[in-house]
Amino acid sequence: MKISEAAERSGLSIDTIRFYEKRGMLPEIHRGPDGHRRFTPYDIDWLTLLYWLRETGMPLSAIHRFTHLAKAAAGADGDAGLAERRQILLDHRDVLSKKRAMLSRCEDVLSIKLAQYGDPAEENE
Amino acid sequence: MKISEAAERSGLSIDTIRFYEKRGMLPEIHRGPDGHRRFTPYDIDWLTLLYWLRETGMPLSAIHRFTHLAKAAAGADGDAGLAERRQILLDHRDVLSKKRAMLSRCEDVLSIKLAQYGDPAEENE
DNA sequence: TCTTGACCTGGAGCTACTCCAGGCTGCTAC
DNA sequence: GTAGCAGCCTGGAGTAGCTCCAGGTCAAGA
Repeated sequence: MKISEAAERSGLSIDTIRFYEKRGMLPEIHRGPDGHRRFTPYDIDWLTLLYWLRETGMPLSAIHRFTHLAKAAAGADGDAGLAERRQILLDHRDVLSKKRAMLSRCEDVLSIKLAQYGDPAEENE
Repeated sequence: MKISEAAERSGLSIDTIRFYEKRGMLPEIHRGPDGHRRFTPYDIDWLTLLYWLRETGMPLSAIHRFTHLAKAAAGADGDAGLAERRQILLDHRDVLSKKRAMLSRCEDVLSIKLAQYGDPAEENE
């Protein structure tokens, strides 16, 4: 499929997909005879994962490392770097729970501020 | 107190505090006879709120608007813009719950990926 | 044939920091 | 008193991660 559909399905913007490709953060994206990118379901899967990782704050450097490992694994030795890839995802899961704690704390701070402002919604509590 | 302590207490970095001041996103910060910034507890309170708002993704433009309203209110009409400031915070609370949903969804995606990788931690489930 | 729309590229612009050079001040140590 | 050092100051450059834009190609439809 073409880039517009890939964008729609993955959640990334067209520009972002092109940007990630430039940075070598995608598997090799093949081109049609017209020179346009053609995305396979596998590519979409990859883009979708990147979407979630980025959306929740994984830095591009980590994503780059992750992609690099996956590309290497696609070669001869299928298991090379698998442990590291897994670790990257596990680490990110920890980041998520920290983020969750931040959100809760911020909600508390907002409630306090809103109460100071005499927020009607807070007065029922 | 001085900027290093303000940074420590608010969670913002020294550079970020200076940056926010340049952008007019802080109440007026007074200077000591040495020309160094002196922060009051009120200032710290403000910085801390900004820390949480930024940490959870409020854009500087919104924070700028918020500060602007607060500064205007510090003048004659204490209630001017209060409703709008409240609304900014309420809107941000909605953003937080959307972010929370994103985190959950990402956790799901990670679990699926980890299971695909044959993650030991997932195999108990 | 002409227009429209989707794609292409390289590069500029933007947000929100972060870091750095160069300089002043105030304190301790000799 | 003066040398060294820490902490502050400023303006400006550098960075991450997009986002937008100009200028160009190509295929399909009116």
